[in-house]
Amino acid sequence: MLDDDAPLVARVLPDVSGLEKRFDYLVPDAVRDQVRVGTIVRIQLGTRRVGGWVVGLGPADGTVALDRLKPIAKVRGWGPAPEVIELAQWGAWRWCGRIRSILTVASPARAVTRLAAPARSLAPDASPGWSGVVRIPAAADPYGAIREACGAGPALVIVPSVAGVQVVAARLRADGLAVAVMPDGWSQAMAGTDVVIGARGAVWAPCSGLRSVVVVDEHDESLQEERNPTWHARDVAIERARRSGAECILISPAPSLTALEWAGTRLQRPSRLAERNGWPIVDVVDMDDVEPWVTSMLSSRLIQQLRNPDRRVICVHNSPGRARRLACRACRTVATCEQCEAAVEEWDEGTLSCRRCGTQRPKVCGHCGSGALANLRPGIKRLREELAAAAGREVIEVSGADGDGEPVDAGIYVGTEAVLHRIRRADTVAFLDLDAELLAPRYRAAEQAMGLLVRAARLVGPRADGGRLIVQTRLPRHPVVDAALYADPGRLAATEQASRRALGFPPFGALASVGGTGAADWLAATDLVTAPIDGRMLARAPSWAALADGLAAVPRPPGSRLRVVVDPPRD
DNA sequence: CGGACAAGCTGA
DNA sequence: CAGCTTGTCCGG
Repeated sequence: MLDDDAPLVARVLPDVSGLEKRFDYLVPDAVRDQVRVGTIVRIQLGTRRVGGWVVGLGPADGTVALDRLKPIAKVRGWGPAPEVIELAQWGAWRWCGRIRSILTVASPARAVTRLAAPARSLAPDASPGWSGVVRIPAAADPYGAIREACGAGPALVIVPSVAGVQVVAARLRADGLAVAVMPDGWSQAMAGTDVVIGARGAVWAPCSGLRSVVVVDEHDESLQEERNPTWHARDVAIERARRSGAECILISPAPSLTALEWAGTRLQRPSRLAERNGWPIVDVVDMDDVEPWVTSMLSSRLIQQLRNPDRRVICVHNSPGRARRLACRACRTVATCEQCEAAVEEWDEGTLSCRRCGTQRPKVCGHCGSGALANLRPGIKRLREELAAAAGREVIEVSGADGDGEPVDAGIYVGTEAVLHRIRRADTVAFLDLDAELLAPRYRAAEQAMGLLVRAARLVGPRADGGRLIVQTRLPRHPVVDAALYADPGRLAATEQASRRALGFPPFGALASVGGTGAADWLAATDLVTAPIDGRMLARAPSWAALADGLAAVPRPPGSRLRVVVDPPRD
């Protein structure tokens, strides 16, 4: 028991970037009842006054002589609950990054000096809860599963998109539940409510009396923070639930291997019939049957959809920036630059240009002199023209770059996968070249491709409503294509699990990308397995814990600009 | 991180 | 040696 008269010392983490040290301050008697672990304070640090979080509280431990301690300058207000402070420290270790960025998302945007009144309408539910993965049909409404997961009492619900948060929050309210939407509802969430809901950052939100943590669309890539530390809301949710003795429910039409490995046998699946009915019709077009060496990306199956004026069609083209390639129709040689031998692209009518060295030359085959060159991979502009010609109606090009608003209403859209985020509703989604995704050099490529198919399935709706996906590929037997065709994501999980286990990729291993000068030397001092990969180093370990400990064991050389990304989203 | 302070460089 | 730049270290 702490002596009431003994001086109380707060360990404070300053909100100063690049400063990970903690400093001790005296808690003035006048504010003693306002200072808890998590409280946001202002302190005098050297010559300046800065903000900070109380991360520890107790009697003086003698690290610094009592008479050298300065008092806390000001109590700013409520901060993360003690268990979230602990969770943030775990997160900083797990993703090998700064705790400050995590504490910032975990804290209210504006100072909270007084908490809202608790608002609860759910009767306390003493029935035993359930943790695990809930697989739902791709085009089915996930709300039922979400509502059920919230039933046990105070629930923290994570939804990947902000738009999705609003929709789910409105429906929960309509069902009579008290809902705090993050980040604005921070004070209410801390005070007590039935449901705390928000996008990925809400996984660090307060939730008084937490009974369940629910992650909706657990497979969604936007659950991972893109800036360092690159924490993943699903992984944080699992750990948070474990630490608080709460249930954790992961809902997804295509659960990630990480989720499935965590859940083990705790997997709820829809019946085969329900799942099949909850997917659109999937047309797999083997492009090797269409065009043995390709000049067009338009299969007859696709053209049929494009020409139907009653159908709104979205055409998804692979990511931008990939080199266009031209080949001679006569000798089939791929056109390359005379100077540097890189593949060239068509600059304008009749001119070829090298993207690497800028050399331009007439549009003639360098091998046989023929002027007839074909686009192996047309640019989006050219593609739009081809689609419009085949469809006989207008085609709108949608890029991820130009604004967030809904593009003009049209019958046909074409764009990179960003188009799936920009258009809300369609009858058909066609993947012109799914292989660009399937063959991407990332260990998660298959899961990510599956994620695109799920998103597309949602846009077109189930087969009974006429929803249809067209998947153009040269890999018609690929497990991703197979899973979509049979409306059974379990088929992908099974093959993917075997290959990841064999290769030691997550969840059967851990990896980090380390960039910056001296990365190789620094990693050499660790006990991790490393390999160079385009200008960076890849570090691997048997588990996330081993990776985090391995990276933390060796101090970074002073002044080094090392960039450590644990579980890099791009690899 | 940003300020303090010390050591090093330049020009008269 | 004043005046300035550059580097290192510390903060409770």
